[in-house]
Amino acid sequence: MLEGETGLCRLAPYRETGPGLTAFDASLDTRFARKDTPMRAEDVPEMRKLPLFSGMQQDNFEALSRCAYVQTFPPQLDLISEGEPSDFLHILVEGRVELLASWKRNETILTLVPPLSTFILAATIRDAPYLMSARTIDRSRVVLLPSEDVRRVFETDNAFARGVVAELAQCYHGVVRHAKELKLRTSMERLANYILRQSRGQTEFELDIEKTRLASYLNMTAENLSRSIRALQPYGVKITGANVTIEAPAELKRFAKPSQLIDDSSN
Amino acid sequence: MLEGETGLCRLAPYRETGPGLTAFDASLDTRFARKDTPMRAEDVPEMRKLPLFSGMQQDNFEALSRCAYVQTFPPQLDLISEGEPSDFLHILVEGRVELLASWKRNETILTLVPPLSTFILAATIRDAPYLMSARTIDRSRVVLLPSEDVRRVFETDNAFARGVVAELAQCYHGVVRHAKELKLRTSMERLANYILRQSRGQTEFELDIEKTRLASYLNMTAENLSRSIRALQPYGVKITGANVTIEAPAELKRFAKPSQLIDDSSN
DNA sequence: CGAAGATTTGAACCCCCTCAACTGAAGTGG
DNA sequence: CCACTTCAGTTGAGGGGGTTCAAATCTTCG
Repeated sequence: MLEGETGLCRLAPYRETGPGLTAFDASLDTRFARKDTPMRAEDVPEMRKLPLFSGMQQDNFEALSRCAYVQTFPPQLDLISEGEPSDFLHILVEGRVELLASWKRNETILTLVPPLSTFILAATIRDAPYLMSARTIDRSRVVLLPSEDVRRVFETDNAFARGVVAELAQCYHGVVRHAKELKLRTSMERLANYILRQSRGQTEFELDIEKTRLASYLNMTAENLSRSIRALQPYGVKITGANVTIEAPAELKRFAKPSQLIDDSSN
Repeated sequence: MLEGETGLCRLAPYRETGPGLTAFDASLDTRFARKDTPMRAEDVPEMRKLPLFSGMQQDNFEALSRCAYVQTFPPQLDLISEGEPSDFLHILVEGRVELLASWKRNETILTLVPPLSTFILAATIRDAPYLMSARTIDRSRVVLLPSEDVRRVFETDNAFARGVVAELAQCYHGVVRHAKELKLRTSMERLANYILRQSRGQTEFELDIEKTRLASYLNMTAENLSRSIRALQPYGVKITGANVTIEAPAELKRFAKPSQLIDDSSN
């Protein structure tokens, strides 16, 4: 598997920290080598829950699962690099994955993929190169559906085709929101709104992402994030380690001015 | 038509220049009032050419065109405001339209829509509020397809459903490229690459957009754009009015470092 | 424990924004 | 035809948000 992996240049991480491992490296390295296994029975019902698959015909879904591989990858492993042909539709079952883009030795996180979601569907369906790279953050279990099989089912199963529409529309929405935020807000405003979104109304919670990654996602340097966190203290935000406490939610909201059209993912 | 228009607050243009007209205003104003006309016969074959419709069944396409209205709008008119329910799928037949987003009295251009393309398809299909506002730049002829009809055909015509996938995937691709550019490039680099893209290999061409709008699209102020243009002179770029001359394409490319993964829309 | 990485803090600098004034082109109306 | 307005674009001065570089903790983990 992943035999299509070319030796494409490894992209420098955000503010360069040496090259990482590619999935290809891993398949050669006996520490990671796990023969690809056919999908495990316990993952199938999980997958079926995804809106992408929920509507499709049972026999098509079964045919698709039979083509699937599942593999557990170590942290910090490049699953795909932007520009490569899209060999597999990926489904993250467990762990965390980041989607990133790079240019001229710089790198930025465009999306953080939570467990049980698909990623890079667009490239698979269009049979086009990946738009973004993907890298594991944690040790992650990933289901791999060969793109050809996905496209074949897409052509025959009409409910699946409509599932793809729903999924793509959601991804589209997500990127538009990200672009809006980048163009209309300062970095402190982005941080404040990120905190509000993550809090989900709670006054205390844990960041589910390292600060360096958060900085990249919010398009600032780690230094600037650190300073922005301090700068939010007057608005009643206290962050120690991963622990976030919002002492004065009203104050924070008055500063952040969250907007349904940018911050509400359900819209 | 557009009777669903609420009196939603008019959003301030980029760096505030008084309120514009809404489509609702226009429909009340006798200067603009044109009874909505059923689609003109000459527009139908044009529309049929769009990849979105090209695959669908003839009878479904005809049914859809019978539901369509066409209207010519004056420049600077708000066709839709973000957050409103999506009543119509829009197709720009002639003229220019900008898609924008706003937050806290600021506004930014996210996409420039060229003639003969659809816009805000995602909201129509999802039956969700518009993600972006749309405003005419020039006097523009726009075909309006009631969202309900579009969704009905989407449910019944499988080829159309797949056309929607292709269209959405392309929109998605466009926003991802925009986000990449915003996060990875400086404003001068964005300008340089914009010029290269527009040039299409020619050494001389005309900007098809006002500088103020270009500035908003590239996420800079008009002042900064003006200075960035001067700053590109050493790289062999001369811009007088809308006329652009690239005297040293190689120099410009060496500076701009265009990337297939950001700048090549076909990918 | 020791090494490597993540986070913080400080200092200096630069890109880009803001504000203000000016220029030039395009109407408009007398 | 020409003042007058209006608006896009330009230029200058000053300031602020954010970056870069460097170094000091703090964590994590083998």
